[in-house]
Amino acid sequence: MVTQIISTMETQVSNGPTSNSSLPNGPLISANGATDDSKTNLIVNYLPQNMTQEEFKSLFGSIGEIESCKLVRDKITGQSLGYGFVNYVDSNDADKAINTLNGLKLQTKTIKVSYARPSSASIRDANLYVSGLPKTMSQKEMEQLFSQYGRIITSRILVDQVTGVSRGVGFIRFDKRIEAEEAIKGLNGQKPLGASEPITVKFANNPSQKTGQALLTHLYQTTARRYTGPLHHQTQRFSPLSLISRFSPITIDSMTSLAGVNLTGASSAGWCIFVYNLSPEADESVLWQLFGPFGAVTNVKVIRDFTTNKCKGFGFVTMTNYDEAAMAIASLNGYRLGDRILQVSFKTSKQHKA
DNA sequence: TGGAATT
Repeated sequence: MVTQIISTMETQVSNGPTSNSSLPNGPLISANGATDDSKTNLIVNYLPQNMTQEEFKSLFGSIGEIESCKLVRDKITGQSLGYGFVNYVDSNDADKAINTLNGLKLQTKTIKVSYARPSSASIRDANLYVSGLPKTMSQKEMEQLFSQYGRIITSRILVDQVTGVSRGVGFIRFDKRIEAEEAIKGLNGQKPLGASEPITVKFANNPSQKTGQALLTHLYQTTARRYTGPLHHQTQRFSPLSLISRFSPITIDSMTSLAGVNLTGASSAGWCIFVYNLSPEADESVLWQLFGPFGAVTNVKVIRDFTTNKCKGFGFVTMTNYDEAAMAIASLNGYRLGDRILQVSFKTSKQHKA
């Protein structure tokens, strides 16, 4: 299956300083003694997943003297979250960094360099993921829809790189988390004016979170199997958390690059299995329990109703190896789960509503 | 009896 290449457009409201001096500036001290970082502190977004703190510092240090910088990482896995902060000593260097490094292409990413808003708890977790948008809806129209709930900092609609047509998926970052919460309450499950389908509005995942999770899932599967052997009477599985403590981020990185693992491919490759006649209470764990004993499972998904959040009676499981998937299907098709007889088969390319 | 999309 071909991985779709995505291109995006993004706009951002002005949130930085409004003037720049042509003279070097030292740190600005306000009346209460606090430093004002608004003209020196930058946020850098869309960094490549594998960029290290050292590379990050090296890149931005080439512009001028750095007061401090930080590549933001997942607290547990240590994986880069794909963004960071750079605070320059001189505001002119911050300005120069925006002018020379914003839009720089690094691997598959186009980095974004802009002034950071002042750090504050109220602006955290204010980013929304929106799906089910009409393909005809423009970024501006999406902003108009959301702007009733607060000040929009950034917005984006993902489009197919080849055709340029909207994928019906986008992001809205509000200035304040409470604004984002209100937008979810007001718009999730609602049909935009003239639309035939409701949209989904939820908090967005962290950048690059998915690849990190896919990697951990992959490690979890392969390592658990290495220790337990294939197919037989597996009574205890390793917890992903126990693996995290045994693999440092550096080890994960080096294993990944040594193995030439393509993170995107690893999460999507495999044999997809359709599971029908699950109960409304079914969750992901039941699929793990059913299929895990047969071999490497890379992904499970329970399909839920939009409003009730109950299972719609079916789900999908992705397994890495054909033999194990075939064995799981042969064993679980017709299997009685509670008072239901499961129907399990390879997913076919049956078409449904797009 | 057939989903999804994460800059």
